[in-house]
This record gives sequence, C-alpha cells and structure tokens, in this order.
Amino acid sequence: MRNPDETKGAILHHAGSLFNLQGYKATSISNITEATGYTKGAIYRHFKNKEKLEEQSLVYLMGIMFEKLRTQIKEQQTASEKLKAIIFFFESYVTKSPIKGGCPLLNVAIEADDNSPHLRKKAHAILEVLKESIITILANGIRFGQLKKNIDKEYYATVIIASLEGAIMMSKLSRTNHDIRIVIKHLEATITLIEN
Amino acid sequence: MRNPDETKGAILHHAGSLFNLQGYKATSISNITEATGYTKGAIYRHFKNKEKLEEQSLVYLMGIMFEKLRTQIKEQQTASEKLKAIIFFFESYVTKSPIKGGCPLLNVAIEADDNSPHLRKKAHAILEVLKESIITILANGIRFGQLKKNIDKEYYATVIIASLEGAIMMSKLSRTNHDIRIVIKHLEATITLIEN
DNA sequence: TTATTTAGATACCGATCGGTATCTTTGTGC
DNA sequence: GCACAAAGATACCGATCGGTATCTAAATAA
Repeated sequence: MRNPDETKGAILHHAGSLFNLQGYKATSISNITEATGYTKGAIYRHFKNKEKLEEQSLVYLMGIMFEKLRTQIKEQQTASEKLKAIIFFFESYVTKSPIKGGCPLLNVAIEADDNSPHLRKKAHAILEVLKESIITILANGIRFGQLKKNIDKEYYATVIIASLEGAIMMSKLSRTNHDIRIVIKHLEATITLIEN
Repeated sequence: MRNPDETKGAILHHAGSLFNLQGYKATSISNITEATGYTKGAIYRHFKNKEKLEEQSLVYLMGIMFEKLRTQIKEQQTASEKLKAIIFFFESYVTKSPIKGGCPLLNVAIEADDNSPHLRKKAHAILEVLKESIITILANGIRFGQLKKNIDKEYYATVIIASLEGAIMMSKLSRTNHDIRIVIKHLEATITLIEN
C-alpha cells in the first residue's frame, strides 16, 4: 500500500501541474494537498519547504519536456528535419499541451524575476541546455553537409527559441494556434535559407 | 495638501510598478500601502477591490508603454524606420527599462492564464492594438512604395512581436541584452528583405 | 510476535491575506 | 464661522498562508 517513492512522485506531478498552471507563488500547499489527496504531513516529509518543492517540481517539468523533445528529435535524420521537430514540439504546447499551462520555461522565466532567484537560476540553466541542443544539431548539419558552412549557430538557435516562446505567449492570449502557425511558417522559411 | 486625483495616480503608479515586478497575485495590498505611504482606507476609497486595482494598473502601464512607443514611431519618416523604432523600443525593456520588471504585456499574458480572466481579456485587446499598429505601418509603407506590394502584413507583425517578446524573456534570464541583440539583427534583416 | 523505524495524518502556530466598518481630518459652499 | 461632504487613517474581521510538533498506522527486522 504505502510507497514513499510513489508518493513523492505523485506530489511532484500534481505540484508541477499546479505551479505551471497557476504560478509558483500563487499555488498554495493546500492546493497541492487537495490535488494529491495527501496531507501536509506527507508533503513536508518529502520536501523541506515550499521553495524546495518548487525547485524539484520545475526540474520534474523540465525532465518531461526534454524527454519528449529528445524522443522527437531522434526520430528525424537530417538537421533541418530535427529542427522542424523542435518547432512542432513547441507548437504542441498550444494545440495539445503535454503539460497544462504552456511552456514551463517561459512561465518560470517571467515569474522568477527578482523574487525567487533560486528558480531563475535553474530556468537560466535550462534555457542554455535548450540553446546548446539546437546549436549541436546545427553543428552536425554543417558537418554532414546538410547546412551551409558559415552560418552563425547561436544566431539561429536564439531566433528559433525567442520566436517560438513569444508565439506561445501570443497564442495563450488569443487561445488559438494562429500566431504560432505564422511563426512556424517563418522559421521553416528561415531554415530553408540555410540548407545546402 | 489633499488631492484625490494625485492620490489615485500615485497608487496606480506604485501598484503598477509592483504588479509588473512581482506579479499581480504576488503583490499584496500591504505592499502597496508601504510603497505609497497611503493606508488601506485610501486605496479602497479609489478602487472597489484588488481586482479592479489590477485592471486599472494594467491599463496605466500600457498607457505609458503606448505613449512612449507612439512618440518614437512618429519621430521616424519611412515604414522601415518606424518598424525599427518599435524594435528598439522593445530592446529598451531590457537595457534601460521604462517600467521595472520588463514588458507588462508579456508579464500579464503569462500570469493571467486560467485564473484572472479579466486581465487576460485586457491583455489580449492590448496585443491586438499592438499588432494593428504594426500592420498600419506596413500598409502605409506599401502605399508609399517603401515596401514590397504583396507582403503578408499580419505575418510580419506577428513575427516581429513574437520574436521580440521571446527575446525579452531570454534576456530576463541571462540578465544581458545578448539575446535581444541577436533577434534585432534578425528582424532588421527580415525587414530589409521586404523593402523596395 | 514483538520492537523499531518510517510514512503520513491531525491539530495547531503566528503572520498575513483581502476586505469592511468606523472614525478623524481636510477641503468646500454658504 | 459653520455645516456638510469627501478623503484618508485606524482598527478590526474571518480566511488562508507556510510551517511545525505530535500522534497514529504501516512496513520492516529480529
């Protein structure tokens, strides 16, 4: 019956959902006890305080995100196919979100300005990992002759991430995938320009 | 001594700053009394409840934003100069932010998902106004023969807004203007492509 | 079976939340 | 100068916040 690891996992799962949907500060411990069915006693046994729960929930959310992303990238062969897999992965945050509340990176970046520096630091690290993943794809694309030789890898990685995240924000307001579809069209055209 | 309009303005000013910096739900009435020097009595005389204060603060923040933006657009003559004025206005949110806490549109869009539908509605309207402003500039640019005839105006408006907002998010995490500089470079190149 | 540890429930803490009723002070019209 | 209305201060409300001390029940080792 009792399974502490499963309990901790369930808490992280529900807490992560709520944090991503309502915000970290706006989600109370009581919200999490209601969602999980566990009591405060259970939560505070597994997590020292709310701050630690927030951090580990963010890591959990990002784990889900990167796992799904990595799977979809691996299914593709060429660099531009892999890049497009990333693009369509981000579109899914609008159309059929793997995690309710949109992109956890975007959400935490906006909430964790000056308050919660612990979350900001983690979010920044995650952004760098995402950027490096794209840069690696671009580097391999160049190596295998799929992409033009002299392109600025960081430039394209930054443009891809920025425009996708911004489009998610816009789609969040309009509640349609209209804006992100436009941005995807633009990114596809941009990628085509650097293909060999 | 006593000036109710001035009081209301001071409350909106300080509340707006705090909401944009800390978030709407995360900012308490007490935070605002401390910042303004006024008491709850003064605040609740001018605003029915916190929700109304949030709404009017958002309108206030956007008022500042659009006023500065309009000024900078009017200083320019051609369509591409006007578009670049918009771009550099958004860069200023990172380098020397006119309002602490970054872009109020981005902030409110992320916070006001499923909770606070009142803010989401207002934010969506503001986004549409911004988009329409850019579309108007593009339309005039076509009319005066400065821009190519058959361009998709909404496409470019959407790409500009999305990539700038996403870049602001990235720069918020890295605490540098590195990412937004890259995005600006990309947008300048994109605009050049549609010039006559 | 029994002793011990551990997971989780319960009951409580002081602090703070948004909001209101009431009171005092200030400005205004006569 | 005085009455009145409006602006803002004060004191309080119940609810909820994050957190903790304590207790019970379940798993484990002997």
